[in-house]
Amino acid sequence: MSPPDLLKKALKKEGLRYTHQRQSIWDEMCATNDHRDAEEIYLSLRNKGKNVSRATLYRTIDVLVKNRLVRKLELGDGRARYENKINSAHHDHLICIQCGKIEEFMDDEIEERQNEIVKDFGFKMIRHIHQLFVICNDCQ
Amino acid sequence: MSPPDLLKKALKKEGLRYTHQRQSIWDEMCATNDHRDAEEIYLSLRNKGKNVSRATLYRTIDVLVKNRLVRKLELGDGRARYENKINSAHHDHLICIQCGKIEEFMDDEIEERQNEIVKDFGFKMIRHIHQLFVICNDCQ
DNA sequence: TATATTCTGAGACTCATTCTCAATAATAAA
DNA sequence: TTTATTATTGAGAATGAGTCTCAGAATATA
Repeated sequence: MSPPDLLKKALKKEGLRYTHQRQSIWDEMCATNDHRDAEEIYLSLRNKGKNVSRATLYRTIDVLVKNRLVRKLELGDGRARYENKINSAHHDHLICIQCGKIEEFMDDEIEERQNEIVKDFGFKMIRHIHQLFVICNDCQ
Repeated sequence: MSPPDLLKKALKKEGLRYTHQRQSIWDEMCATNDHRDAEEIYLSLRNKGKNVSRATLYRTIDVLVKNRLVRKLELGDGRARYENKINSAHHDHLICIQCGKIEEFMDDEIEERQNEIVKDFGFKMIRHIHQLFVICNDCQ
């Protein structure tokens, strides 16, 4: 199950109310470690009898993303994917351009070099996107 | 000026005809090293009296991207940016989330690690996106 | 030149996401 | 706990970047 305190804390921080819909959405986000788009999450909620509107879903996901409970993935195909951040350490993604499969990777050396680069520019790092588009072993 | 041979070569390879509109678009792409969205390119063309439709602009940019004459940048804000690839070596981007300024970086170590990672998975690298979202020096 | 093929542009369309606003629910005040 | 206040929700309209359609225009081939 999802940790309700994390949600409540985030909502409090934002000055927002705790509602059934928001809890359902957070539960649903925590139910898998998949990288799903909004429609998949929406339909999965419906299948479980949790009828939340798309508007509320998008609004809530924004809050979760802002509070780093959920990560938003932009793959360039016009649909954002979302994954919960509480079950996993920081990572970036490999995406198969044939079958859409998404794998995760993490490399300390790259992370370190990134920070160096931003520091050298005199900038302040906020976040990064690092996506490797590949043909996976199943698709070659 | 833009190298017309590159355009003609790409069009030939694709079995497409060489037209005024396509030349105008390629000229416009080569006129700057900026990272512009389609609307900016469209308006710049109009200002120069080169009236090309949005449909043709998008269609032509697709061909240029496919043939690696132009690079498409997805920053996650719903508008793709385009830059010509002939005036510059491979690089990735730093994007200021305040003012939108885009800087370029290139790091051999990161490039190498990336390739390692893909190889370790047994995948084949097609392309990558590496974007560092920052607050730039002017915005802090 | 005649014929076939591709290209173009205007605007309709798509589709993920955002917005609107009246009805509803959660919180604060009494 | 009732009432008053304020935030939230949902249905569907709106948005907007990008794509599609198709008739007329341009280009290539016979």
